[in-house]
Amino acid sequence: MAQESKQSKRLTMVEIAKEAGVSTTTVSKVLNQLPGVGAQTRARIQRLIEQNDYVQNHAARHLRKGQSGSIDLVIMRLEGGYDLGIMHGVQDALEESGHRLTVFATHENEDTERLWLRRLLDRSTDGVLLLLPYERVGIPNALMEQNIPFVAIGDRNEPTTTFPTIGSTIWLGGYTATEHLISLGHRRIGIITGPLHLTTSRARLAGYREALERAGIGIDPALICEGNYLLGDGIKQTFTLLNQPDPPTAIFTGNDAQAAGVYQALYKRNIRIPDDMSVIGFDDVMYTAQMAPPLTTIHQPLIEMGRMATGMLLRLIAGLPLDSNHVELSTSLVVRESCAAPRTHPLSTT
Amino acid sequence: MAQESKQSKRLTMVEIAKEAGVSTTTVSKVLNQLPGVGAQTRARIQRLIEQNDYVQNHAARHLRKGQSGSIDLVIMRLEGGYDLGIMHGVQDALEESGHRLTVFATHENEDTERLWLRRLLDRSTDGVLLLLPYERVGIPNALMEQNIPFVAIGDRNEPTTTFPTIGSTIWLGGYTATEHLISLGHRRIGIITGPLHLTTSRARLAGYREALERAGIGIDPALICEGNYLLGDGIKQTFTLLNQPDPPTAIFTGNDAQAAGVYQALYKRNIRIPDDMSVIGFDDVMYTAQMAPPLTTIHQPLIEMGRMATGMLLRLIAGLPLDSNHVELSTSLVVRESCAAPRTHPLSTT
DNA sequence: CTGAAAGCGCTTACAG
DNA sequence: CTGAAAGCGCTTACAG
Repeated sequence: MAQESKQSKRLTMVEIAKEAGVSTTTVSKVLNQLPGVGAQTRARIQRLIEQNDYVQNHAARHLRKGQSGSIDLVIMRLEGGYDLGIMHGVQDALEESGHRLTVFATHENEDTERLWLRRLLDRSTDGVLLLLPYERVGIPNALMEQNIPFVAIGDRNEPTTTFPTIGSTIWLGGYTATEHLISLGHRRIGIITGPLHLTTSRARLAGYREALERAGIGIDPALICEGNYLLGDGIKQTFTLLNQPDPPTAIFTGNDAQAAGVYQALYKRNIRIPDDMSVIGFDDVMYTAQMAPPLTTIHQPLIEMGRMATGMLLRLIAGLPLDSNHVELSTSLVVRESCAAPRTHPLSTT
Repeated sequence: MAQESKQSKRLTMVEIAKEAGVSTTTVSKVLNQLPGVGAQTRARIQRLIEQNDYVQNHAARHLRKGQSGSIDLVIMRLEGGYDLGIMHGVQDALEESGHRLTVFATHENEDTERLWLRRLLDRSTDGVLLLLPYERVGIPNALMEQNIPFVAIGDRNEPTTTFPTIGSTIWLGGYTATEHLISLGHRRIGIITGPLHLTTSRARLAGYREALERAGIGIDPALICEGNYLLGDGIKQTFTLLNQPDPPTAIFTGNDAQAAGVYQALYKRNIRIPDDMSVIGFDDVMYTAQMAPPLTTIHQPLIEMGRMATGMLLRLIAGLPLDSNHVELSTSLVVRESCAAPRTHPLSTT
């Protein structure tokens, strides 16, 4: 009973105003830290606000100001890899700005995407962060048409400057990974790429080629296998590589999932990492440090990318210009325990 | 130029009404599928709506109806394990209801939590899903006081019936895991638990004990190690177990992260899984299938839990009663490749 | 079947 | 420094 009455009742601004003996105009001013209120009045109102735990009604503000204070993050699905790092960064950046984050997963379903697109028109979002690798149902075009600020995260297949994008130095990553292996003494380096119709997959391969060429190592087409960024491809192509007359002493994979596949294939054959085979991945997704042994990989600055993308979006929402329509953050090598000098004894395949 | 004019202009409801030569009342009725509109009128308005891609302004509806159409998911941090599965389920359930999902990460920071709590008062969320293992800054109490519908996901330390919660059959999971190992022929089974001051950690241990007792196997305190649900604990306690005069032939861990630690420790000592040591985890987090070899583990129905929690919350928001204030979904065994019959030869520790 | 009007809770010129 | 009043874009009794 006494309990019941303790339940704080939501007050409105008019009630606060009445209580304080002023107009809502004045209350509004102190809430929004606007000038034009006497110090005493301000203090009195301030106290009342705190006492009652008063917070402005969001819908009313939103309606009046035309800003919802929240942004959308659109992804294909939650996978715990790339997406997770980005979300981290976005959350970080948003914490300061006070915006809310609405997460929407399309599941690669065109109907779902269209639904989301339609809902976007209700003005409940101030801007959107696109984490979709492909151009799906013309989302960027639709957003531009509707004048909704957005920035696309992750490297796109088609390099574009029509809208703001943020990526990382993929080519350099491919180069760095290969270079690392070469510096360890490897000469026969296998690569399991992503789908080669994607620009970003080709960029890794190009970096690989460049490193080999610079080191004066010939490129053996037999060492280049194509995958689809899936664990299963890592397994399958490892066996392809292993079954060759002169197998590689190291394998570089287009992403970490494929590296996990390599691990599984090697484990089956009882080939030790890094003693008998070096493995290097790409992305530096959360679980890479959990692998046995921990994976050496190319780090994509996912958190920073998410943070920067958010920063860009916030500028766009505020009507400010961008320094550049496309920015690339630097990839880097993360040395853990999956690479070593090549074995000196021949591979004894079980 | 012609391009420019193609940019569709946002219309308001009054404009649609004017265009159709009717009142906003009528337009509103067709938009909300309410009766009381002539078939012809309805059709005409319908067409206009579609032609103009008209969508009701969210803020205005929200203000008027007192419902924001979005719910909050509060988590400590995005980790790609437990949280991810839950989010999947929540997204699923929300897709049907049309609610939006706002994700908020507290980072275990009390200030951030209080900030969120305060923001909750602006009525921009219809309800909240709590994915916090501990009672932090009295969040449940605050929510109850504010009359904000919520349901807590995941097993709590203190069993509670004061507010809606959803969990899974932890004890049964501990029992099932141990039973599986026993059925494979293991007699000396090590366990690396979570912090034993947590009810849920003790539940796993109790299940382990029950299975052993039922099988008539004595309980050896030396085989029970306490961890903190971290990978590092898995590594450390594996060595503890391994260094004993009579080491176990199988290890059961309180969660999958600790299992990953076990993998790393065993890999260092060159002990093969499952040939020389069986390992079984708990949770069935996304990456367990990626481990080498894929981890046999106890599955927590994370997706279903997220889905059901959302369903419960939606009922609460709608003012409907719950069938039960606490529900537990069933854990189950997922057999992959990390368990086998115990080795017959002695362990040759490298 | 249809519409005029009030009102949700704020913010913002504008006037004093 | 302070306030009266309009208005953001809808929905909902209520009347016709």
